Amino acid sequence: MSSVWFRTCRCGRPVPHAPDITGVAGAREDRRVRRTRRLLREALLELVAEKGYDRVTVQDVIDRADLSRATFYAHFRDKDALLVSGLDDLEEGLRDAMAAFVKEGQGASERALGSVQALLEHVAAHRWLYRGSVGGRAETLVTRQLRRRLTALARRHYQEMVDSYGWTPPVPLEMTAEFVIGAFLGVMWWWLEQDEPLPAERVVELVELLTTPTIDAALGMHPPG
Amino acid sequence: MSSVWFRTCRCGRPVPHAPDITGVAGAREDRRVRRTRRLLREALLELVAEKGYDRVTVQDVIDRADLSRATFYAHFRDKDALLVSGLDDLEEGLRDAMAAFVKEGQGASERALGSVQALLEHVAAHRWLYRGSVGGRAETLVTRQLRRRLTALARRHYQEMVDSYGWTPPVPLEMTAEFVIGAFLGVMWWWLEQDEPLPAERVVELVELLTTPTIDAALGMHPPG
DNA sequence: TAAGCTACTGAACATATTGTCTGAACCGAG
DNA sequence: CTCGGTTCAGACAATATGTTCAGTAGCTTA
Repeated sequence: MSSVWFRTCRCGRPVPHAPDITGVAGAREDRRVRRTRRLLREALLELVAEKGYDRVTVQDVIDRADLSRATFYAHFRDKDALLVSGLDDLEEGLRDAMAAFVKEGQGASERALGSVQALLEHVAAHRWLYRGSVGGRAETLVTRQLRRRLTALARRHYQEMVDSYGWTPPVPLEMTAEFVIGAFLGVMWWWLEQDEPLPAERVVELVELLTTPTIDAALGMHPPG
Repeated sequence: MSSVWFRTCRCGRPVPHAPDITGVAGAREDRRVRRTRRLLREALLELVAEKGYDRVTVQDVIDRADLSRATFYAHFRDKDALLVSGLDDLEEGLRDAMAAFVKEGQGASERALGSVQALLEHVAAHRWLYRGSVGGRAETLVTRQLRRRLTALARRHYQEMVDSYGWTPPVPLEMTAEFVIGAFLGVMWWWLEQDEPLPAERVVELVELLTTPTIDAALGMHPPG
């Protein structure tokens, strides 16, 4: 458990959870570090898609990446940390995709639906990766990560709407967010497990149909009494 | 991996997933078997509540239960199997609790809400146990178990309603079920993580508020056009 | 281009945990 | 009481993890 991490190695954010310093001007990481991390992330993601997260060992990862065991542990505390770092990566791509959708629709609800569509298409694009997470430890990790981000997003969105229209929500916004995001994630995992899944656009439509009345009610759109 | 399970031991349902034979009249299990299983389940559940599922080892369980290692493996393939068996146990209690609610309210929606309340109170009663599952492998296991049962329940319920009123649901009932149950589970886990959680009855009210409009829309209650 | 860091290597190590096996002791059902 | 199934104790190989170190390779900057 206790250990002397990075005795000689002074690479940036030794533990993936550490504050992100990649933005600091000029302080770009050593080329070797970038290479190593990239190789490890790619190896893990490939292996997850192939055999499922729980069956992948650290040894598998370093074999695939063709790196030394010590190197792995110089960068990541364990397999989970590597996965989370990989998810952060995916998330960047996701954020861009969402941004692309957002700039088209200006209204708040169009923005939200655009996000849903972007997310579903992102998931569809990485179908095998996500399927490799189903039912194992990775499912929890992925779900937690997504849930955290999405509920924050949703709650902020609801807050904006309530504020700008002066509604009185009969349900705590936090709970509404958990409800809606939980529902979405439920549909998402279900969708992933289907052998012949509905097309993403269709799912988006249906999710809209299911979500809208709930949100109207939860935000107090129709004033009580 | 491959092994000769239960070389001598012929105890009933050696692997928890095997068909349930406890109902067979007169074929009651050996007293020792019942005792052993009870001890193991109790030990695991205690330990999960204490330190969280992921930190519990098989060794911990057999120490706590004061049984031999070989005995453990004579009954359960691994820790996961033991947990699932424990969940089955809990579920029995849950089913009874639900039944008690059901016999009071006769309408379909009251029945559903009664189930929600029973479930939440059940979860509240085993708060520490469930909290010990948060974020780890057990969360996946528990969620899957609950999801499977609840979606089946919900879908059957929706089917009944649609059939008896002759509605035309614009959303596949399966998806509606996944949506609603996902939402419920989301709220449930959120509720479990709260330090000062809302009272169960309040959550039930709010869940009703959130769920009803969605279901109305999803089942096509107000005929289109 | 050379010097001085810093990261990677490769191999070994202690540790932890799992799942399996044995024969003998034990106990409960019939 | 007896027989057959269950439990015991302890040991075992197999697997995986996380750590350490001295030596080598490669980046960066002066």
